[in-house]
Amino acid sequence: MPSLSKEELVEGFRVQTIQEAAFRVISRRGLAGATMQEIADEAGVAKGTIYLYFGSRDALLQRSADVALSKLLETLEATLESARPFEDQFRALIEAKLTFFDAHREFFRLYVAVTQGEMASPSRARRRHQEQYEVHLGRLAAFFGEARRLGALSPLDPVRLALFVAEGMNAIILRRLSEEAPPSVESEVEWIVRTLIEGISAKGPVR
Amino acid sequence: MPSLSKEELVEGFRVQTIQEAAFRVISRRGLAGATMQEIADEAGVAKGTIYLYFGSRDALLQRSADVALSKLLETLEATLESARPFEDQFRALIEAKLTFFDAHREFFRLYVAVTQGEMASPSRARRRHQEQYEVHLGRLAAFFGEARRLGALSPLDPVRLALFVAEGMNAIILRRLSEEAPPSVESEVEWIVRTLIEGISAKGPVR
Amino acid sequence: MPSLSKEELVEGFRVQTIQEAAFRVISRRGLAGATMQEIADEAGVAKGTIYLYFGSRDALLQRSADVALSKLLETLEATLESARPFEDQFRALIEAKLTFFDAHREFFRLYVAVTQGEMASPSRARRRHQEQYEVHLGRLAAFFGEARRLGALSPLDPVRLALFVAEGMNAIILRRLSEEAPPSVESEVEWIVRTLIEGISAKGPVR
Amino acid sequence: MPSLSKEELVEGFRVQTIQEAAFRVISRRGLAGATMQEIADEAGVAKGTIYLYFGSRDALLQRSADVALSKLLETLEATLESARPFEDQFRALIEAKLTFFDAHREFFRLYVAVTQGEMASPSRARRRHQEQYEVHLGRLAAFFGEARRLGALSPLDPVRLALFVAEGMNAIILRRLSEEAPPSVESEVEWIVRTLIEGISAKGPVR
DNA sequence: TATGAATGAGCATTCATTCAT
DNA sequence: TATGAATGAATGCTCATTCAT
Repeated sequence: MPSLSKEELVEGFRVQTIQEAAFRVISRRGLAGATMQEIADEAGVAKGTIYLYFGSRDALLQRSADVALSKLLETLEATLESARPFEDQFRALIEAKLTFFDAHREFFRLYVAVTQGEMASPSRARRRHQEQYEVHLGRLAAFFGEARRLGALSPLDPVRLALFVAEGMNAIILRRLSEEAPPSVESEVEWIVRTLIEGISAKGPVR
Repeated sequence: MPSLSKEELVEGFRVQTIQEAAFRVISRRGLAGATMQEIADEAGVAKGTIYLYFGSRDALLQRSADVALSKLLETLEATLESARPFEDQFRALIEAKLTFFDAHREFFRLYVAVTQGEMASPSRARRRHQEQYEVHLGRLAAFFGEARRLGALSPLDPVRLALFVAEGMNAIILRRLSEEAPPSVESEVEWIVRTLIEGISAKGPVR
Repeated sequence: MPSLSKEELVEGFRVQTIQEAAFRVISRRGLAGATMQEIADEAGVAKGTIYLYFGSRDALLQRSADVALSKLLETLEATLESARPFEDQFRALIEAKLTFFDAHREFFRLYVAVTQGEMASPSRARRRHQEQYEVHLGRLAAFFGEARRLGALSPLDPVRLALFVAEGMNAIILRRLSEEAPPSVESEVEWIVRTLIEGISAKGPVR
Repeated sequence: MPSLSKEELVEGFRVQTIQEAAFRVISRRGLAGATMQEIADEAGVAKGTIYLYFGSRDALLQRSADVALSKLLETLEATLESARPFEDQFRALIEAKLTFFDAHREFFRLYVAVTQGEMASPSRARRRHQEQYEVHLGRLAAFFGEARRLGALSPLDPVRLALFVAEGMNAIILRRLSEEAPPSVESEVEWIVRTLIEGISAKGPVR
């Protein structure tokens, strides 16, 4: 007894195909430069077909943003499931995000657009994202909050710290995406973790 | 004995008026959403008037970006002039940037657009900005590099650190701009500096 | 077994409809005065539709000029095919051109625009026309050249003679187009041929 | 006792300066391509100044056309004053027109625009030109008519002949203007006169 | 009288959206 | 359901015309 009819499966497939096309086009042209025609071409469907599955260009972009955020969130969530010491957990998070965008560079511009509040949208859907992004940030913040409660972290505002870390990493990711041969994820993760945990001040050899 | 004729003064005034209007509109609508009509309305001039002072929409946006970046750079530069211990210098930089955008929120979206490589433009002017932004980053990186040479900083890639810090701060600034009553600049500066210098790990109660 | 699909037929039809509209508007307003809006209105389509079939205003005008010239050329070519004595051939040419523009007055201004080098266009397509017009003139010149070789024509520069005759006729055609009841083509042809063959000087009463 | 006040002299001078500039610009850019700015620059006055002497762009172009036509007419008129045998008179006319445009190529495009009815103009001024051009043609037609009355010319419609000859010559003039080293006026005149007088058919060596 | 900065109507072109097939 | 031709509102830009100085 299938929970989805054949029509629903086809619909789901189309929706996904179009969204993936949207990711690639946005990644190539930017949010403003992504036209319905190019997305349709990329998806191998007609322009009109997109409107069968998405009410408008804005809706398509919004829902694409949803998906991109969800995927990232899902990945991060997975790394948070296993209980580990703070530093391991932290390292795992940093690594997960870097790895995610190394593998899905097509999500990056869209993701940044959301974090920067670029999404046009008349209030409603926009708020949806901010919320979703807040969830994303919230996870990180909650993680920091928890760590603080456990005494592993100095007494900082977890939300602000999460913002700082998340965006700081975006800069690194953006740079990596434009580099011919970026450093390995491992080494990148390492300095970020070390820097954030111990700070940038020189540590004496002894101490 | 004035070095500028009356005409030059008026011209300068118009140029400035239009650019300021452009800052506000870009701040409101984003780079892509800023139309010449809205900029003209905001400046209180006719659409055609803008073309007396700027060759094209692109030229206006480019030069506006130049100005915004220059002003920021100028401010940061000023804080780097006086020789101070590393931490003081660093604190001064962080504070300068936060203060700058608290006072000039209209520059922020344009600034971010440049850092994100959103500026369209056919190569030449675009490179100009990337360069100008690199200069900006470079300053920060050079500052870190110098500190490292003097033994005040752990052995990190100064450019990546600069990227991380610059963008991390942008996230904080963006958040501040949307907050009704953001924390004082001082307290904001304090946690950023503390975190970056000493790291986020809890320090023993004795200390 | 049709060599054209239905789509191709419809496309051809649209292209033709739009071009015909362009002919009429150019005929009415001149080359410079023909706006895309008026052409669209005349064709009974929306402005945007024209851009589905022609890349730009310039492309539309260029291709319209091509068509107008080609049609004329085709007509003249046909009259040159059958081998006839010089005078008959000449008379046939003159008649063909007059008849052509009596039937297709909408081509005339466009045709003249090309002969006068009015077509704007950045080099490439322009040259195409000049060439096409030169072909047209060339035909006439070759015809005169051949006649001269056969001894039917006095020793004149055939190209200059062709220019003179072609443009002289344009003046007559333009006049005819503005006359309520122009003389019959036959009588018009007759005096032109007589004048050019025998000259304007009075011939003795006997002869 | 001057018949013109100083003001009137200055006014006349300005009017002339501007018109001459208009000739050059039209000659360079064509009728449609001639902007008020370029005319003003060419005349060395401000754009607004033109409006002190001409009510509108159209008025300037109209009056410039008037002048160009008048100058040509004047020249042709002068050659008609002395009583000479038909052929001499005819030769003199042809020569005068060729010489005129060799010396005043800046009038040519404007002149052609008038003959082709390109002048935009809402009926009134347009008619003015057609009239003036008709006067020009009329002179030639009257000349032919007179010749016919005197038996020097075969019985043709003088107006149509005038049209044919006038425009045929325009083609030659246009060609000359684009040639690096056009033939001498004398040789050009000679073949035109010979062709028109005697026709193009080959004459036996004896006659 | 002369200026030229300012204006805004008008134009070519793009692109999200619709709808007949 | 899918298509893509057609639409027309919206945009950047030009240029004739006006008017304060």
